[in-house]
Amino acid sequence: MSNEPSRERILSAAGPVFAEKGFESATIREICAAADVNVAAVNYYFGDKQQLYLETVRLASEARIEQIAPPERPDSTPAEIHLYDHVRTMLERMLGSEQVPWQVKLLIREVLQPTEACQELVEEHFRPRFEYLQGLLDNWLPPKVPTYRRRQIALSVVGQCVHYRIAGEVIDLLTPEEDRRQYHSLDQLAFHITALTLASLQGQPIWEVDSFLRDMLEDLSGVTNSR
Amino acid sequence: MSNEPSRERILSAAGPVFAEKGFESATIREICAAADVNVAAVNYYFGDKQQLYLETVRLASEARIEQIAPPERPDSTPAEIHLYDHVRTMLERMLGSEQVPWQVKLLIREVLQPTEACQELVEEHFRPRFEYLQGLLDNWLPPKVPTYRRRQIALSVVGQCVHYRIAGEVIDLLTPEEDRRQYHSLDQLAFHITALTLASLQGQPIWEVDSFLRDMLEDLSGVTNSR
DNA sequence: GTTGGCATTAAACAAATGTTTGATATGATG
DNA sequence: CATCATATCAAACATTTGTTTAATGCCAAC
Repeated sequence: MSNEPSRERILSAAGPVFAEKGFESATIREICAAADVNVAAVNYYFGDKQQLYLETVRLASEARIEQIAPPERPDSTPAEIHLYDHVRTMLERMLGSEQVPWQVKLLIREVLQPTEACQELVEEHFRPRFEYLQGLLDNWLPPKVPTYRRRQIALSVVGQCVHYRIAGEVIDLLTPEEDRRQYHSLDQLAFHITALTLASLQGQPIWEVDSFLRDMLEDLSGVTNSR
Repeated sequence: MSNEPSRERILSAAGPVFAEKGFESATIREICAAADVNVAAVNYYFGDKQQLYLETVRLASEARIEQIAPPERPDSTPAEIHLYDHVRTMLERMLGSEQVPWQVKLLIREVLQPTEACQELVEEHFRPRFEYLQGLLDNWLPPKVPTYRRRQIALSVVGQCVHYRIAGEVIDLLTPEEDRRQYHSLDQLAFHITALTLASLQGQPIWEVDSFLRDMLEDLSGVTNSR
């Protein structure tokens, strides 16, 4: 089929399978069939199943972060926009593309039931982004707010985003088909979460932040479209 | 060991095993060993592995909801307290008790990767509670706010709660040991989420809602303690 | 052309899986 | 006691699993 070398073909095939079935239920035979290599190839190139899995997880996070980068903005851009960008990027990484990309499914498995691969994941990818978000929120928080509280607010933002991925199928059951089509676009969800967060920080009820934030996003013309 | 009949012993043993390993990776032999019955017993009483699994999920949700009920309040209780109660109950169901109860692990699996059992779960348990929450939020929302927006706000509340269960282990890695012990109690988390939600609805920044909400909770004396 | 290292293969292996079978025990009923 | 349905058991069954083996193909180096 492909002219990639076998090792790479195995890695490419292993991702989706591990993501779909998990480490235990995924079978070497299925992976090898998908990669169009002999069953012995995994042990030949990676030693055993677990080594292949670890390698796969490492590639997954990097790949997804590279796939979707936040938009570039001039330094003068207001913090509200930066927050929106961050939320939207998070959402896009988790929800973007028609069906859930295997990288995301794999990462969710690691978050939910961490293996050896998880700690590396947190330090390399999650922590830096989380600290950036905390820094962003400081734009609105007066100095008297203690650190643990800042972290909790940041966790609230992340939690709202993650929820749409984690509970996606249940949310779909709770939301009328019509509304889902109309209001669950990436932009809409990012808009809502940003607005709710700003409302809780700025001292305006969320429905008043709406127009304020919408105007701000529209000023950016077509760079990133709001609603 | 126990004098329960075999069928019940199997159900009791199956819960934790399915919760820990998932449907595929859980083995009938392990379940039967834990239940102290012969390997053939599962097929004898339930037909096959899948029927046993479905039965187990059905029992799990009911059990957890019965285990933890929201406190009883007089009708005159202010809506803020009802919101706090609801959030705290949700959190307690997911986080309560030292290690995660198997019922919760099982439900999370169903939410993440729904099987046949999930739809029943949503209609019987999730939807009613979700609609109650939406009704609660209406206390602050002016009529002009459209329905889809109300739902999104409710989803934001749920999302923040779920996050602490789903990403619990990652959050622990992101939070200094010290802070975790001091500020991640059920009451603290419920307090934060309620405050943030109220802030976004009432037009006050979150750090000002804090004292307002704290006073309100303390007025209830010892019924439910705030911080 | 021969050698030697690497890649790939089909086949086999041992262990574990869900399920079935047929025998045995139990205990109430006549 | 004999009868019969139910409950339990050890053993076997057919698959599937991860892994190993030994043979074969390939191709550049000498």
